[in-house]
Amino acid sequence: MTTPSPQGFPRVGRPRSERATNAILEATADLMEEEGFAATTIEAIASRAGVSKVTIYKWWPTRGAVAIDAYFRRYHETLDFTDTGDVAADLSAQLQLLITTFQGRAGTIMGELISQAQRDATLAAALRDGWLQPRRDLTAKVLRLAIDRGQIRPDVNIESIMDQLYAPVYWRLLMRHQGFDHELVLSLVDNVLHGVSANPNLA
Amino acid sequence: MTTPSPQGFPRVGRPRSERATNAILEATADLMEEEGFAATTIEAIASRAGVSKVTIYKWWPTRGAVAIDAYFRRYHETLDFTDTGDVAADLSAQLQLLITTFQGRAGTIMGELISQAQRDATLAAALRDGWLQPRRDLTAKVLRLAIDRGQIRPDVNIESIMDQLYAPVYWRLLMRHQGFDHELVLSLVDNVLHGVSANPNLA
DNA sequence: CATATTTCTGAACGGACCGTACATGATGTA
DNA sequence: TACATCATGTACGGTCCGTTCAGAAATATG
Repeated sequence: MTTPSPQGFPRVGRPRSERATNAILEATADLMEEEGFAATTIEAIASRAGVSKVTIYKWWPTRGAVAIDAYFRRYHETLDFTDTGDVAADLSAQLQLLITTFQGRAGTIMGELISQAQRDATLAAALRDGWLQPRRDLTAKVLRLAIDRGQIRPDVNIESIMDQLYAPVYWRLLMRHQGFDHELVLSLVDNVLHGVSANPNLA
Repeated sequence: MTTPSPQGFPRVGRPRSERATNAILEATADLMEEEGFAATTIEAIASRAGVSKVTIYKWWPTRGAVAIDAYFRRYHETLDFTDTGDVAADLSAQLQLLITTFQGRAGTIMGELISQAQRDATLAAALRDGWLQPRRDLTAKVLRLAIDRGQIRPDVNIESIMDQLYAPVYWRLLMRHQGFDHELVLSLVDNVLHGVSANPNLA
């Protein structure tokens, strides 16, 4: 084994083709948008990118790995953290941002990625670490600030709150039993903040 | 076209083999449990069931259709409706029942079925109509009874409440970012009933 | 300059599974 | 017995997989 260069790149030899990398990721994103993930096979990507299959296999272990790289490159606009001091408003804003993204093609593709993640552990890990966790971190920050301010009870389970805010969106994305819009956002935030009980003094 | 018999069964000719049907569904359920849904191919099912591929294709359009029939036949123990008058207890009981099922192999398989439903419209419809909807109907009944009794505010959005109770379970099943246990059930129900706000009189 | 090293390419492969077709035999009803 | 339908085995063309190979291209080093 030769000594690797600082970033792990080889010091000699033909360098990795930036043109090929870009072509692969763009072709993958295009294919997912236009034909769906099922049609986004390695062979289709290679053909559309004008690249050899072997080149793809050289840099990505599975097509799920290519797909998520392509997805992250194209859809990276859903992260925002603003602290207005109003918990409801801040949570709603974050939720609304996600929903808006998912109302476009990014939503369908996300569903297909989650689907594929059930069979591709690499993709599952990438989804968790590269998509879910960063967003949960932001939401957790909002919730903890609210706890510090005395707006939220300190004894609550933050993890379950986050799931109750976001899981319904993904769940509707996957099952399509109901649509999602701004109304839903308001319901979700309101329900979990104030509770649906008619008898508020039970806690 | 000949006149079909009352239930759509042919009046003449060799009848459908009950033995084959059973063998197919059992083999499918076994395969999903032991090898996972990905390995549960039509050819594998046919081989294990000692049945011709053609017979399977004759009665089911896709392997998703076979899979969900096999799933429903094997895992049908999660439906229960008891009205104790205590909303929290009734909701918790229903949730706990689902979670208990999903802690076994039925959970993994459900994840794979949801996954497959993203590509198989037949399966998606079967999941919605045959699994999700019956359970939502029961939960809706609990919630409406509670509204009638004045335990839950009548202005709430029932659909969003149900998603906030159940979606987190499926979401954790799919993403595995957190586990689920009885603690979670209590959190989910408590959050949505009483709210996490430290200031209960805002509604 | 030549050389070493790595990448990219095209072509080809064995394999799995798909969905279908065909011929044959089995099992029922009229 | 005649007829209709089902079940079976075999075989096929097709797609995509993941890999192998030989050769050409691109860069750093001596």
